[in-house]
Amino acid sequence: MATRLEKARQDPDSMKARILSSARKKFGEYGYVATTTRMIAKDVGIDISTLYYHWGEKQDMYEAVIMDVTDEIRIKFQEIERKVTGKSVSIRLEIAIDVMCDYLFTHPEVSNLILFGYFNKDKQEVTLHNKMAEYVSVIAIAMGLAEDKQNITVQAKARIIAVWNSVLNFITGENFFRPMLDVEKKEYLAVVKETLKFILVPAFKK
Amino acid sequence: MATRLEKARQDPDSMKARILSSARKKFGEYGYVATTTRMIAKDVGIDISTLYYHWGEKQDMYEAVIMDVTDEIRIKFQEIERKVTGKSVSIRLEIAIDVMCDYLFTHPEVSNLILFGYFNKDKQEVTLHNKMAEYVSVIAIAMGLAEDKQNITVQAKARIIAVWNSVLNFITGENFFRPMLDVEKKEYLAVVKETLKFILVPAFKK
DNA sequence: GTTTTTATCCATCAATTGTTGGAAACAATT
DNA sequence: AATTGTTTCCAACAATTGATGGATAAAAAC
Repeated sequence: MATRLEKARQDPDSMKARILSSARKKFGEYGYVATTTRMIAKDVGIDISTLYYHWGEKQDMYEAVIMDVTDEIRIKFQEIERKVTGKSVSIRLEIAIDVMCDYLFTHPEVSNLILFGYFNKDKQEVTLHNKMAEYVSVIAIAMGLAEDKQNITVQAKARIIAVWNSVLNFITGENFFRPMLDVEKKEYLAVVKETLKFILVPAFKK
Repeated sequence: MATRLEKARQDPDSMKARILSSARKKFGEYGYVATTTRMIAKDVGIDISTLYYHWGEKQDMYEAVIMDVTDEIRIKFQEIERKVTGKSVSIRLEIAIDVMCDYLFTHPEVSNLILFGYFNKDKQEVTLHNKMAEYVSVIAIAMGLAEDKQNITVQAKARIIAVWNSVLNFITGENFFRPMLDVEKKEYLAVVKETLKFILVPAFKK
């Protein structure tokens, strides 16, 4: 049985999918509270009632967006896993940095949505939290910081989180940092990659 | 001539100062849009009109909060500068990490307010931006990554930003990461410090 | 071709938002 | 004591919010 989300993804031209796409864009730009259902409806080019007809509550739409992006991230992580097998830990990190930076740089709303999730105090971001916790473990193993899923130390997890976080702020904060560095968009990406490699690689080098 | 902010700080029991304090708490907890002027008034225990009598527009109050925290950060950075002179770059980093983690851990709203600033696309966060740009240069020199204020390379700035960012997400995202690591508040702080040192120190060690 | 289901819009709802006017209480000055 | 200025609250404002009921069109099923 296909879920509503799967159905929407099957046909990307369906109204449900178009709404989801606009919702992802707007939620990723302004966050949950600052995004109004009318903004999303306007972006799609439909009446607000039509939006509610397809998606019901705003919260449900947000949940679907989170599932959408966490799924995309999982695929990216799998891509990294595939590329790094057999390589040294330095090379692994460099590949991971390159892939994630390229992906997030072209999809900054993903970075934003994850960072927005850090602020929530209530347990509303439970989906995002569970998925990220899972991915942290997967990456810890893929990077050679742990042997099996059952025995991942607090240190190993914390280090993966630190690496992951380093990337996010540079993406979400582009409008904040790029004027400071006074570089163009393309050069900014290069500087970010170089900086992350400079910081992260020596720590994990044996 | 004393500015309104300075006046409010001179007498921390003044209504203006009490409102600023609550505003800082609430803005730091929910961000600008999600914080209502009524929430702040309620936190102070006054009518909403009284709040407007003292502060005028919501935006002005937010600006005052930002000036308040950026000023506090400047003092912390000066404290670090004082403590690290003459020390090796490794020791410098360890001191900086300890001081900033201790400070932000007890004032998480500071970390939140800065991170919230990263999201803004419009030039509304101009105060925060200017202050942070200045501090990045100051720290670059204090950490020995640059000689004088005029000649700070893009790389040096980017590295300071990376270090700075690493701290923030662990603070703001405590409710997100601590359940993942399954540690108590006190141990979390220790893990964060250790992780940051593990990641950051080797990169700058000659 | 008629009926039934699906999809879209218009109008509207109650609640909440930032903000203000004006009355009353309070304090300071004369 | 009377007057002036300062501070506080109550009530209300227009605008915006998430959400819905109902009319209407379009498509599907019969």
